[in-house]
Amino acid sequence: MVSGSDGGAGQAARPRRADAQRNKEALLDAAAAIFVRSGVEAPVRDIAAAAGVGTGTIYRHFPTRAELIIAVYRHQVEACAEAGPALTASSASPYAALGGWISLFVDFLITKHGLAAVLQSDNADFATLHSYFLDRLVPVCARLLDAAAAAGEIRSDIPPIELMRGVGNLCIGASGNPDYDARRLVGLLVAGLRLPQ
Amino acid sequence: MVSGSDGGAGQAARPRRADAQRNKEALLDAAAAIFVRSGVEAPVRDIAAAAGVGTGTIYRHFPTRAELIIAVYRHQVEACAEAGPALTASSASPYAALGGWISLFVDFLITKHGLAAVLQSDNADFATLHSYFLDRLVPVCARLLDAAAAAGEIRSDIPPIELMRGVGNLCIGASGNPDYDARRLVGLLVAGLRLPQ
DNA sequence: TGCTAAGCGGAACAAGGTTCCGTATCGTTA
DNA sequence: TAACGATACGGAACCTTGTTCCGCTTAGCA
Repeated sequence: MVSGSDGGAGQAARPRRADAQRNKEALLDAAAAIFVRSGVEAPVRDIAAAAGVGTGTIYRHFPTRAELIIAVYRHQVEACAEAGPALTASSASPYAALGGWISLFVDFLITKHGLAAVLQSDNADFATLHSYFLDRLVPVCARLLDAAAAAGEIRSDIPPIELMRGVGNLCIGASGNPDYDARRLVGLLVAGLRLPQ
Repeated sequence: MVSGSDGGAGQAARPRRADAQRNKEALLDAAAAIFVRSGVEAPVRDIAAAAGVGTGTIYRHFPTRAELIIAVYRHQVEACAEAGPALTASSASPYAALGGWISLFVDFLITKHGLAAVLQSDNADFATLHSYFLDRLVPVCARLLDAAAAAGEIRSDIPPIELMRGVGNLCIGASGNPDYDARRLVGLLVAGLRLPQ
């Protein structure tokens, strides 16, 4: 659930004052709404204005833009991570589980306008965002990859982190672009993993 | 030297004054050097300083940062475009020609720190850069793709532009990153194109 | 040797992220 | 319930980066 907004592993402590807690939630709500409308690159000032707070308030709750983005998508990243083992259990084969999970990840990325781009940016400001995604999801991917490799369905020489970054990269610029179907390209990539029977 | 420096298709006219021409060349040389050292995202001011000119001078010769980048890489993009037909003639099969050409393109991109990222950015400022690359290279790619599809070696449902963008995306963040081998991933993608014999 | 269009430099502007600090407010305590 | 100190707030100010503007300089021609 993560409902209480935090309490998770490396998350900042809940504010002591009720108004601060309210502002934090207003900020998360406003940011989520604006990210949908304008993408994750929306200016901090716009988010602050939508939440009815000053820019300083954003920075007290979220030390950088990247942390705000992480907080907004934390639930969904968690859900994606948790779907890994579930898919292993419910799929016909390890390869099918891998494909299903990657498809989930792709759906997540391409519905978040601009997220994929910011994720791969080598801009130091987004290092936190980058590592959060990777730390949480790479191990899940690694398990799926290992299982499929162990079953002899795919090559075993692709590092999980490389596959994740590749998939992430393929999702860049996919939102609402009629002549770029990221799903299809990721499909190609995953097909390329297969070993000949 | 950047020799003739222009005279190409849609290029701006050569300046009337000798000093202007010298500045333009100094700018191209300085930009090339800085792009190697700091990547294509280097600030305009740094490039101007390195060339020993004011920022205004950059903008007279290159209306935007993107046009400067285009000018710096024009030769290499041309060379890449021209390699397409050559590979078709010299390769064992259409599929081999396609693979060889894409490999050339990937080498070009990953040796240009940050170019791939800026290429795919949906930032309107780089639309010119984006379209220059696409206009010049997509037709070349299309021919290679068509030939391989006609020979029955690969699927025929992937639009050339999509493949190009996919390959470009996979090259993002590849420069000097030890745990991301873009060449390998592009190899996977191209392998995914194959039809079973 | 002048004249003038072409070209130059860099200050100024816009936009975006982040920091700072005086002020307002919460929540506790007397 | 009134006062007080810690907590939080707002938004002006700062920094960086792309781009524009404009008064001054100079190449090239007559």
